[in-house]
Amino acid sequence: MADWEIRLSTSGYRMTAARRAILQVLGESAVPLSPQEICRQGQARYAPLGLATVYRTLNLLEKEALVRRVYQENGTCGYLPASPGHCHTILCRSCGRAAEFPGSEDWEGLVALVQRTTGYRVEDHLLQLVGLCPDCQKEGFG
Amino acid sequence: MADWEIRLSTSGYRMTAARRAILQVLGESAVPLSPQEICRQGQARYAPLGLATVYRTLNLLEKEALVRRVYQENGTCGYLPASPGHCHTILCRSCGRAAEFPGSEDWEGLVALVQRTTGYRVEDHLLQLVGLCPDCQKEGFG
DNA sequence: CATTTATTGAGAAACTTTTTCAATAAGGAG
DNA sequence: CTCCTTATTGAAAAAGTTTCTCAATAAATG
Repeated sequence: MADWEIRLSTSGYRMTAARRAILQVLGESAVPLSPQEICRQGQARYAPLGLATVYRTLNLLEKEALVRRVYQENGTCGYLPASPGHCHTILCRSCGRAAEFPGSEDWEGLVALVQRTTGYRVEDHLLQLVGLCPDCQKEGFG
Repeated sequence: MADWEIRLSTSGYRMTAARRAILQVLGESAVPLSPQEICRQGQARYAPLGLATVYRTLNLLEKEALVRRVYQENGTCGYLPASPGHCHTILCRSCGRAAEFPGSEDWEGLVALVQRTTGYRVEDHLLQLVGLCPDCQKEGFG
C-alpha cells in the first residue's frame, strides 16, 4: 500500500479507481496540471472518470496535504503532488516544471521580522517562486 | 493630479469616471475586494459602472502595478491597492485586513539559497502571509 | 470646437466550479 | 465469501466567474 493510500484510509476515505487514477496522473507529472487536464489524462487509466470527481478529489487531497495548488501566470490554478516537509514551490516560466524547496533560517527570520514590524501573528503562508529551471537556462530561454 | 493619475496618463491611458470610481473604492478599503464587490461599491460613486469594465480596469491596473491581486482562503481572488516598493502582503484570517511589508535581507538570502539548491534562476514570486492582525489578537480570536 | 480613437455598458458567450441525484462499489460485519 | 451500510461516482443541471462583441460615448489633442 502506497504512502497516500495509508494516508487516505487512516483518514476514513475509501480507495477507489477514480482516486487512484488521479493520484497516479499527478504523481507522474513534473508540471502543474489543471483539473481538465487531470481528467483527460486520468481517463486513459480509468475511462469513466468524470470532471466533478476530479474537483471533489482535488479538494480532498488538498485538505489531506497530498497535493498542492499553485497559481499560474495566466491566472489559472494547477495541481502538483506534495512532498511532506516541502511546503514551497518554484515553477519554471518556460517549461512549467516545478521543484520544491524546504524552509530555512532565512524563512524563519523573514517571518519573525514581519511579525515584529506589522504586529500580525503569522499562521500560514503562500510562497511560490517563478524563474528559469536549469535546463531552460542552458537552452538560452533567459 | 494624484499619483496613479499621472501613472496612467503617462502610460497613454485615459482618465475616466469608471476608473476613478474603481481606484477610489480600492483606495479606501483595508480588505481585499472581489470584482463583484468593487462594482457594487463603485456604482455608489458612478452609477453606470459595469462589471466588464471592472474586470478590464483591474487587469490594466495590475499591469501598471497599481493594484495587487491576492489569493484568499476560500479560493477566490481579491484586489488591493499597491504601494510601490512593498511587494508582499499579509492578510488577517479573521477580519481580512491587509498589511504590506517590504523586502529584507532574509528575503534576499532565501532567494539566493533557493537558487543555489534548486538551480533555478529566480525571476518573480508570489509571497502572501496569513495570520491574525493586532486588533483581532486583542479580541481573542486566536 | 471638431476629430480621433480609447473606453464604456449591456448582453451574449465561454469557462470554471459546485450541486443534485440515482446508481455503484468499497469496506467492515457476520 | 456474502450481505449491508454508506461513501463515492458520473451525468446533467445549475451557479458563478470572466471574457467577448458591438454600437454608443466621451477623453484628449490640436
